[in-house]
Amino acid sequence: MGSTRDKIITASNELFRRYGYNGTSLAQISEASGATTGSIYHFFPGGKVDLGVAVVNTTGSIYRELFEAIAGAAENPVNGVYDVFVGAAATLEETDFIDPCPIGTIAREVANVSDPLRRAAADAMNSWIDAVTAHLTAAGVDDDAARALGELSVSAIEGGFVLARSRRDASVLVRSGEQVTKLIRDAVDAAPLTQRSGT
Amino acid sequence: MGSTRDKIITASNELFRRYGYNGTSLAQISEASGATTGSIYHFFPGGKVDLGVAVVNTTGSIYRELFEAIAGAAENPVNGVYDVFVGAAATLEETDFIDPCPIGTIAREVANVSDPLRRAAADAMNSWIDAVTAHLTAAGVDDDAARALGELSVSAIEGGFVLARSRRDASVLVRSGEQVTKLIRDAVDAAPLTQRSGT
DNA sequence: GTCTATACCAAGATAGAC
DNA sequence: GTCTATCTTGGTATAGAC
Repeated sequence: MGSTRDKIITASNELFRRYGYNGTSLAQISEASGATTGSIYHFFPGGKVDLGVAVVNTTGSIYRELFEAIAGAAENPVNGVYDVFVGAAATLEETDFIDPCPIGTIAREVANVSDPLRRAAADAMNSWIDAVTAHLTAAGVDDDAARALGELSVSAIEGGFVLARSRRDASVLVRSGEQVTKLIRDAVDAAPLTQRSGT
Repeated sequence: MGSTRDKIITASNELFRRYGYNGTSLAQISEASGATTGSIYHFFPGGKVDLGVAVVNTTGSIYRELFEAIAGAAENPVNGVYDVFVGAAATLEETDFIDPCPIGTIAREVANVSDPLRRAAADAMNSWIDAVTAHLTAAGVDDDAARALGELSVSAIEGGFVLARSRRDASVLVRSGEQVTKLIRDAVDAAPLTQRSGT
């Protein structure tokens, strides 16, 4: 848990969210994590790209689990995704509008430069979409419709981060969450009654 | 038009889209534009940040005009935004998935570092949202609803770029465009008949 | 308004002792 | 597994002739 490797990943995650991938130096990571550059290369022989992939993989899993926890705690299937939008907005304001997600930033910076990083980002976001899809199909929505809503949800959140941070106003995430929720409600309402597990 | 200043902005725009803001060096810009670093600092005394702001402002205007052209040419008010999603998907595939928009990337990289760049990005995206809002209010949608749909449209496009480039598959933009269009159709259908200008 | 040359510093990465 | 020291390259920015 508190291993050196974990400390390096955690520090990198925070720095990437603040300064981006290319905007963060290994010297900063070394200082913030308390590990020397020698240690960093010990755990990540491929250097910064290896480290970036580890950050993306770790964050991808954590956010998928976070979605499942929030959606599972929602009062009904329709509100699960909405609660995520609201939670993201709150996080942004509490953290002085630091990027909640290093993955989207890294993906945009290096999608045309590093294949390992691009693929790791795609895998992470696909795992979120899978989770939303599963959440909605459990409420009776058919698979294609559920997946399209999952893709829109992830896109709207990632794009919402750009808008919210630029404006220094997170309320757009709440409004977009409301819009996406309208579509989700329609899809759940259209589902065969026999497969619905809630309202 | 073909002035040195314009060549510097154009070259920077393309490089930022490929490698990001921090991932692009002034030496690269110098080589791609044919202008020396001395020339670059002559036109942009504030250095890279000044140049970035100019790129964001220029691109912001061009894309706003492009939206108005596409939406104006649509067969009906409901399809204007959809056509933009489809056009963005086509552009991505034609350009080997280079980022269509330097603004979103720059915003995520430096929103917590450079206030001038952050504000320029916010202004650019707000101008797009204003344009979508005007497009929808002209079809009879009330202002708040139109603006929320404009925000969702821009968020879904910007977030869609992240997903599409990571996957190297642009089809998600078409699907998200369909979802957003459902909401737009509902809003236009709900508009008072006296204010509607089309179907 | 454009050029060459360069100052100055930070980047990623590595070597090798411990 | 961790450390210090350093190599090499590239970064932004500037100086000053033309």
